[in-house]
Amino acid sequence: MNIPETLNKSFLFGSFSSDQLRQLAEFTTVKKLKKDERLFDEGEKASAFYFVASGSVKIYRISSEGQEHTIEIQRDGDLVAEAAIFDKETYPAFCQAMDETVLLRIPKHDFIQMIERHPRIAIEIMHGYSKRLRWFVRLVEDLTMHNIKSRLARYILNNLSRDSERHISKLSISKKELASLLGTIPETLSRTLKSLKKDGLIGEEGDYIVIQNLRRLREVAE
Amino acid sequence: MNIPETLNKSFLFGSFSSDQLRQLAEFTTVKKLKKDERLFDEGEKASAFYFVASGSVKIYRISSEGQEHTIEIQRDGDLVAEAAIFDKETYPAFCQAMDETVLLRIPKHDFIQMIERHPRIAIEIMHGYSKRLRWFVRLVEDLTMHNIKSRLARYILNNLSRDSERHISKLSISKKELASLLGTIPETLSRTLKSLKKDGLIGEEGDYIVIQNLRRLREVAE
DNA sequence: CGTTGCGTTGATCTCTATCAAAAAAGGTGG
DNA sequence: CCACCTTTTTTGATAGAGATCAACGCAACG
Repeated sequence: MNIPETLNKSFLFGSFSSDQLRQLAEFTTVKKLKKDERLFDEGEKASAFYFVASGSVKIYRISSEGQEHTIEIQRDGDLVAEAAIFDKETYPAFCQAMDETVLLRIPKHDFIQMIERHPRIAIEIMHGYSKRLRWFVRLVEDLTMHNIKSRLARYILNNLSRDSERHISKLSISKKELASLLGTIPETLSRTLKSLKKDGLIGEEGDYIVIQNLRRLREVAE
Repeated sequence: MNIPETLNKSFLFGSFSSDQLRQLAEFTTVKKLKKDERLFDEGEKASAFYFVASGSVKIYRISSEGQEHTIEIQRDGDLVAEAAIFDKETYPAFCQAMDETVLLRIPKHDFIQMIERHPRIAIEIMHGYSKRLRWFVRLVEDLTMHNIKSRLARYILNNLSRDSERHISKLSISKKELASLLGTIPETLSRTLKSLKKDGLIGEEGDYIVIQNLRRLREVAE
């Protein structure tokens, strides 16, 4: 795989000139992970950040009681640990591949130098940060103001795609993961899905959620 | 008040050269707010961000049921809405002064131009973003993994200062605000404080929380 | 003084976690 | 393809945390 070409797929790097991409590729290395392999651990010194070329990784923390808690899932085109670039500190969470995953490793130091030469890049990165921050603000709001049913409804609605005449939402992660992502446990997720099905808002077909009553699902999501 | 001097107090701008501060001051204007006056509304077009010179503002959203929900409180030295700089969109929340507050208004457009000339600034800003992101990650973890008693304990511990021989924590906001900030309601906060007092971990003296058993309070906070 | 908003207390109810166990779904090696 | 084992998902019963509703004391303020 050609590194400049891969980078070009990203929202972030998509606006780079081919010259900039070539420069970036100079200090970028490819990192391949098998399913469940860890990219970094919480507390590890952060010397680089990553770009997901293919596959997906989950970012999670472990509570004092040993419970794993997913913070987010990053897929191809996303950046991982870019928040660690400018803080000289350590990774704030664990990162583990959810499938066979290919990443580009971008050393912090080289990247900062590049920014100094090409400030436009910084603006793109900051744009990404802004989005991320906004997303977290929403998440916090969600966690404090809404119950699980509405969080689940929101998740389903955010994932919507069209299949012939129907609205569907592919569950690309296990329900166990989804529960963790929604800030709950599998049992509760199972019951919540059941309740939405009972009320005729959704149906389940294998890995897909089929929307049966979009309007009412939106109402639940608020 | 001298603008460059004021800016210099900030963590963010503290690293700027006097030349840079002077430049920044050129397009910066002073904005004064009375208590409870709003700086901007959710959904309003975001054309500038702000630096809090004195006083404090709260960032909050309003739920569909009309309930106000505080996201964070920014004090002197903090930035407000810097996440809106690079997203061309709108402010994602309301912002209202909690006291008599003086802010510096920094137009987005001018600031971006300045970054292009002085990439170092960008790195400082990104540093701030990183910190903020980390903070939110912690907050999300807090909300999903800890109960209110431990959140409250954490809040008290983060506010700690020394008064002669005692550890104290000043409640600089109303309990109603604090409840909102901790993601709960005043009734529950009141009961939680009561429980901590009953167990001899803290005491209350006017606007101050007096720590009576630091070790056990830390245990509750985990 | 009456009014208004804040803080506290009590009773009750709802949601969600926990614990336990069965059912279903995936592997894996023969 | 099957028997076996592991992990995920579902279901049930129960307990606990926190929200809601209602009421009251209290201070600030016109």
